[in-house]
Amino acid sequence: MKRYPVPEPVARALAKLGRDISLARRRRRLSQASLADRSGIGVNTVRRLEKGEPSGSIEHLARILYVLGELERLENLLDTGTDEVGLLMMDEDLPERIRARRSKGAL
Amino acid sequence: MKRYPVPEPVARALAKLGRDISLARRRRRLSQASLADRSGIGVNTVRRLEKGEPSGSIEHLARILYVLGELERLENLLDTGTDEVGLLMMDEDLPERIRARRSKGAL
DNA sequence: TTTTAAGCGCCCGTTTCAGAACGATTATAA
DNA sequence: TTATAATCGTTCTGAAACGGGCGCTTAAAA
Repeated sequence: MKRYPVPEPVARALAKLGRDISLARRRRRLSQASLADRSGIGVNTVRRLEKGEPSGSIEHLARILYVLGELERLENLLDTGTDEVGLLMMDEDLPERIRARRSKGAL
Repeated sequence: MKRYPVPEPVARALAKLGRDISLARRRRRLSQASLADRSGIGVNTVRRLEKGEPSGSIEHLARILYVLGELERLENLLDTGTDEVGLLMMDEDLPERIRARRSKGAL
């Protein structure tokens, strides 16, 4: 498949997230090694995450947040109550499958 | 390295996140294939993410949120202003390296 | 000040994942 | 109602991540 470069805003977001993870860890007085052990992952993985490298897995991010006591933030990342766009439609009415219309030029 | 099972709360958080991604996508009337194309990733990857499988990468999550117009949420996931625990200490005073004390039984 | 280990950059082998493709199912549009 | 495509479950392979290790630098503790 064609390889697409990471969009700039995405790279920025990941870098910011990494910095905040580092901050949160140091606030709790945890070394990278200690956080890695408690999270059940390698030190290198923690470092790559804090560095903002896009390669990290969601599981590892979640494990770290769990140790930091901030798992809720990930769990409620797209929570309905605060999703402005989505509030226009009731969730119960959402179709399971999204099908394009015939003639109309939908997206 | 020893393989650790995914902690239950982590699995729950990922499942919830997956459901919310699916909801957000359908609210915007996007098919999985369409979202995948716009995000520059494969359909299977979108499906695995919505399913809550822990294997997905952070980059893919970020790309999807970017397309959904919700990248900010990830960027501010651990933002200082709302990190209760961290507010106890000024960020400027945080040491770059966390070192364990000698005799005291720190963590 | 001296000591020492936290953090970084790098490399490498193993493990795992992302993407593609297939058929089957079934919700949705007409 | 019928037609069709959106979603799902599965398998497979090249590519990439993960984790471990090494040496170096230097911040933080004594």
